[in-house]
Amino acid sequence: MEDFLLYREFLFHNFIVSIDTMKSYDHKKIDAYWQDKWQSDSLYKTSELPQGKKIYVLDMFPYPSGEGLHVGHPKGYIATDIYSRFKRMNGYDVLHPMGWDAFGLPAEQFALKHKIHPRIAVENNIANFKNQLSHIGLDYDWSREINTTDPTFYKWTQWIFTKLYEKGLAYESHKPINWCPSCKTGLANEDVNHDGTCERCDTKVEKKPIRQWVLKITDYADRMLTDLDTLEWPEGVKLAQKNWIGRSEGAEFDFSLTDVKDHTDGSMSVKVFTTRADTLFGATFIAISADTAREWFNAGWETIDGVKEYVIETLEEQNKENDYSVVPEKTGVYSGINAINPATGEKIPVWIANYVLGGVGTGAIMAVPAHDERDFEFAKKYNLPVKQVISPETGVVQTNPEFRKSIVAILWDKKQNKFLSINWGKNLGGNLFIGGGVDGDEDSIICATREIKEETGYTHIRYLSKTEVIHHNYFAHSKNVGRRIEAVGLLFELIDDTQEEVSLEENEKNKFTTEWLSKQEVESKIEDALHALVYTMLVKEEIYTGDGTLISSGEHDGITSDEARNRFVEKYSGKKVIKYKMEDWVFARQRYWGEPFPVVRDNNGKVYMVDESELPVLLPEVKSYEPTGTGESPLAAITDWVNVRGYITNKGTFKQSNDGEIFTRETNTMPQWAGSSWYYLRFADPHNDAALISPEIEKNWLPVDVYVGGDHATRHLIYARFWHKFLYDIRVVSTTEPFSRLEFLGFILAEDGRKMSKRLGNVINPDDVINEYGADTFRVYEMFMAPFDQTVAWSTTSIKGADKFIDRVYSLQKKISETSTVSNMLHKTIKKVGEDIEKFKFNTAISQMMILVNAMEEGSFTHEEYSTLVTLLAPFAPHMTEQIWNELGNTTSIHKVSWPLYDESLLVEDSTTISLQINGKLRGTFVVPFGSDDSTVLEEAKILESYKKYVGELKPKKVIIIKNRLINIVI
RNA sequence: GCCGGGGUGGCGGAAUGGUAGACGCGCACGACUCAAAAUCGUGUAUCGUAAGGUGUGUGGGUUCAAGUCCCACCCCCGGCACCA
Repeated sequence: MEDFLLYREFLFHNFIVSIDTMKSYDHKKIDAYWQDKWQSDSLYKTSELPQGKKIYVLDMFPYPSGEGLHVGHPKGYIATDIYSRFKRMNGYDVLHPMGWDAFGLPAEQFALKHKIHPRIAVENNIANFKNQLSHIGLDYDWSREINTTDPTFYKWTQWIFTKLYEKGLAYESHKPINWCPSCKTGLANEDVNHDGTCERCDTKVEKKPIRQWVLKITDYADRMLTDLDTLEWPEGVKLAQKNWIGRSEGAEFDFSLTDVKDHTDGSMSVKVFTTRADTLFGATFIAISADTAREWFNAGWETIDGVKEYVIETLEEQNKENDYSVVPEKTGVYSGINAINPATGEKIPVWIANYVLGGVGTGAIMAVPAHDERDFEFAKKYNLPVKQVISPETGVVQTNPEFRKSIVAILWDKKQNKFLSINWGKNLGGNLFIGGGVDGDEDSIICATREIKEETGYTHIRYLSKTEVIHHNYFAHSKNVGRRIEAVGLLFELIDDTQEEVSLEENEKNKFTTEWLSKQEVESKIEDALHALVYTMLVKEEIYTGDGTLISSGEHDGITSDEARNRFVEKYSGKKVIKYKMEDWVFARQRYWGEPFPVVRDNNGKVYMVDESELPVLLPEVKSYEPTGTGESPLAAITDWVNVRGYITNKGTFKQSNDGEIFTRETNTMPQWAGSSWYYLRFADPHNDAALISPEIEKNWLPVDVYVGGDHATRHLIYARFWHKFLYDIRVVSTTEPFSRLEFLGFILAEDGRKMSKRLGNVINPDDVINEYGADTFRVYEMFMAPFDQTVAWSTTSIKGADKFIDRVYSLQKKISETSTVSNMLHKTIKKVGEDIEKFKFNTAISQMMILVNAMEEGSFTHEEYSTLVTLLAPFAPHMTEQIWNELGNTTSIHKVSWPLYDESLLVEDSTTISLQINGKLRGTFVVPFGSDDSTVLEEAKILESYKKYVGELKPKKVIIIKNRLINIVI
C-alpha cells in the first residue's frame, strides 16, 4: 500500500509531462523510479545458498572496452534476464551475476593509445559499462560483481596455476611458437586466425622460439572429447570442439633405411604414423617432409644432386603459406634413399614431398597410393607404383550369407560418351549395368563378354580394364536369403553397334529394357552401391579409400581392415598411437597487463612456486608498460620487483624473507583466457578469502545451468572445460563439466548490414534507444526481432512495433470489464510463453502475447485476465508491468509473483474451422463444434457450395478426415 | 574438399506431414486534424476483370495431403582443411 501511495504522489508531480508526450505513460520517469526502488529493496539479492530449487544463469562476462556498449552487447543479457526472472517466478532461487574480464591485450592497447594506466582505463570503462547496463533494468545481484584484475580474484587464478604445476600440467618450453610482431607477444594456436594472422590485429604471425609456460591440455583431450556427449550444447559447437581436439587413432611403424650416404643420426630408420595400418602391404614409397629432411641434413646426411635445393625451396614456400584456401600442387623429389617395407620386405623409394607436413604425425608417411587420394595424386604425377591391397566392401553384411561370384560389366560407347544400362523397372532395382553370375572358374572377361552378348546382343566390343574383387552384401528378397558376392567390375568399349539377336527367352527379354546413359544420367540413376562403385573406379578412375577385406597381402588375405590394423602392429613391430591435433596451451604473454606468474627461480634457474600463503603476487606499478618486443615482458625491467629475497619451504615452495637468498620472479604474464577459465565459480562465493570457493556453496550452486554468449567454440569453452576438469581432479569442484546448457546468441548488425564499429560510424548506442523508447521497448524489440541465435540487422523503424505493443498493453488497463472473450486465447498464451522462454524462443513468445493483446482489444477481458497478461510480460518488460501492477492496486513487486498456470480444459476451443480439400486442394472452410465426429464433419462438408461444385453426384473414392482440422475428399 | 547451419512476401520472420506467409515492420487507402505527427480502421504473396491458376532455392520421388519426409543438385553463412 505504501508503494501505491508513493506512486500516487509521484504521478501528481509527473503525469502532466506524460500527457504532453502523447504517450500513455512516461517511460523515463517510470524506468528510473522502479530501477531505484528495486535497488533499494534489494529485490534481486541472491541468498548465499539456494533454499529450494536452484538455477545458475550466466552470461559470458564482457570485456569492458573503451568503446562502450552498442545495442548488440545487451542482447544476451536481456535473454538471461528474462530467463532468470521467469525461473524466479517459477519458484527457483536464481544466481544471475555479472562481472568483468578486464586483463589482456585490448585493455593494454587502449591504455597505450590514450596514455593512461590500464588499471585506470579499466576502472573508467567498467564504470561506463555499468552505467549503460543499469538503464536496461537487468536483475543482476551486483553484490557479487567480480573483476579478473582484482588481486582478490587473481590470487585464485595464480593459485590454480600453482596446482597445475604441482600436478605436472604446467611446464616450460622453448619450442617455436606463434609470435605476433605487432602485438609483440606469443600467441596460442587458438589465437591465430585461419589465414595465419593474429586474432587481435590481423598481422601475419611468425614462428619464434621463446621460453614459454605451456599447459598440458592434451592430457585432458580424451575426457574433453567423451564428456561432450553429456552436454546440452548446440551440436555445431560440440562438433567444432571434436574437430579441434582432432583425435586420431593409428599406429607407428619403423621402416629401416638403405642406401643412406653418411646419415649419422644412427637410427637408420624412419618412423611413420598411419591411421591405415591395414594397408601396410600397399605402401609403395615413403614420403618425408622438408622439415624432416632438414633434420637429416643437420645430422650429417649427404644427398644426391638437387635434393638439398628442393628442400630449401620447399621450406621457404611453406613458410609463406598465405593462401590457405588453395591446396598447393604436390611436388617432390627422390631422396636417393630407399626403405624396406617391414611387411613385404620390398625395397621402396624414399621421397621428399611438400604434401607431407613437419608438424603432423611423425613428419613422414608410408604412402599407399591405392587407398589414399593424396598419395595417389603424387604417385600418378611421378609414376610410382599403385598396389591395391583392400578389396572394397559395399552393402550391409548379412548373417550366414550365400556366397556367389559375379561380374559387373560397363559397356562404353566412346563416340557418344554413353554407357549401356539395363532398366529393370522400379521394383527390380531400377537401372543397373550388365551383371551376371560366374560359372565355376570362368575368366571374368570371358564371362562379361558372354553376358553382354546374351543380354544386349552387342558383340563388337573391346576389353579396357577391370577392378580387383569387390565384396557386395545384400539381402535377396526374392529368394529370402542374405548374399555375399565376390564381384569383379569390367569396362568394355563398344567398337561398333553390331548387334545379334538377344538369345534370351521371350518372357526373360520382356523384363527389362536397355538404355544408353550419359555420365550425368549414370550418376543420378544407378543407385545400386556395387554398380555405382564399379563406375566410380573404372570410369571416374577414383581409388577406394574405405575399409574392406585384405587382398594381395600375403598370408593375411581375407581378414578385415579392423583385424589387420591390430594384427600388423603386433606382427611388424608397430606401435599403437593416439594423436591429437590439439596442442598444449601456450600460456604466457610477454606483456604487462595480465596476471603475474606465481613463480620464482633460484640462481641456477630452478623453478619454485610462490607459497599459497603469499598469494597473490601483485602486478607491480610500472612506469612504462610498453612491450619490449624482445620476447621479454616489460616486468623484466623492474629489478626491485624481479629480484626478491626469500627461502624455500619444506613443501618446496617459495616464501619471502629479507635475509634470504636472492630469487628472480617470472616476468611473463598469463593470457587473457586465464581468468575467464574459472570466473563462473567465483560468482557463487565472491568474497571468500580462504578458498577459491567453499565446497558447500559449490555443491549447491554449480554447475552453471544455462550459459549464454557468443561463439567461442574453440577457445574459452575449451579452456574452461579443461580447468574445470582439473579442478574436479583436485576436488575443488564436484562436477566434471562447468556449463550444462549452452545457448549461443546471434549478433546484431548495424542497419547497413555491416558490423557496428566506431570507424564505420554505424554504432547504435542503447542509451539513445532507451532514451527515446524506454528500456522495455528496447528489451522487447531485441527479443522480437529474430530467433535468439540468429544474426540480424538493427532496424530503426521496426522497433516502433515493439513500442506500440508496450503502449497498447498499458492502455488496455482502461478496458477491464466483467466479461471475457479471451479465456481460451489467454490459456494458450500462458502455455506457449512459458514453453518458449524455456527454449529461448523469445520472438515467438512475444508474438503470442501480441496475438492475445489483439484479441483483448477486439473483445473483452476481466481484471484477473489482464493481471495474467501483465505477469506473462513481466520478465520481458519489467518496468512497465511493475507500473501497471502497482496501478492495479498491488503492493508487492510483480517480479515476486508466481508464474501463471494454464488450465488444460480451457485450451480447447468451442468450435473449430475445418478445411475442405478436394483431391488435396483447398476448396473451402467451415466451422463445426470442437470434437465433432467424422460423419458430422462429412455432412457439414456436403452443405458447402464448393462440395456441390467439385463433387456433386460423383462418388468419392476415399474420404480422409483429420479430427478438428480437415476433410480431404478424393474423387 | 570435409563437417555444421540455412535458402519461405518489399523486409525481420511464423508454421506437431494437414488452411503457407502467424506476429511485426513497410506500403496503400480511409477516419481524426486547418495541417502534420501520433493514434485508430481496412487492405497488402503472385498472375487474372472474374472463375480459377501458380507459389516455400532447382529437379525428381513417397503420400489422400510435402515448406516439413526420401534422393540428386545449386546457392549463401559459419567452422576445419594436404592431420597421413
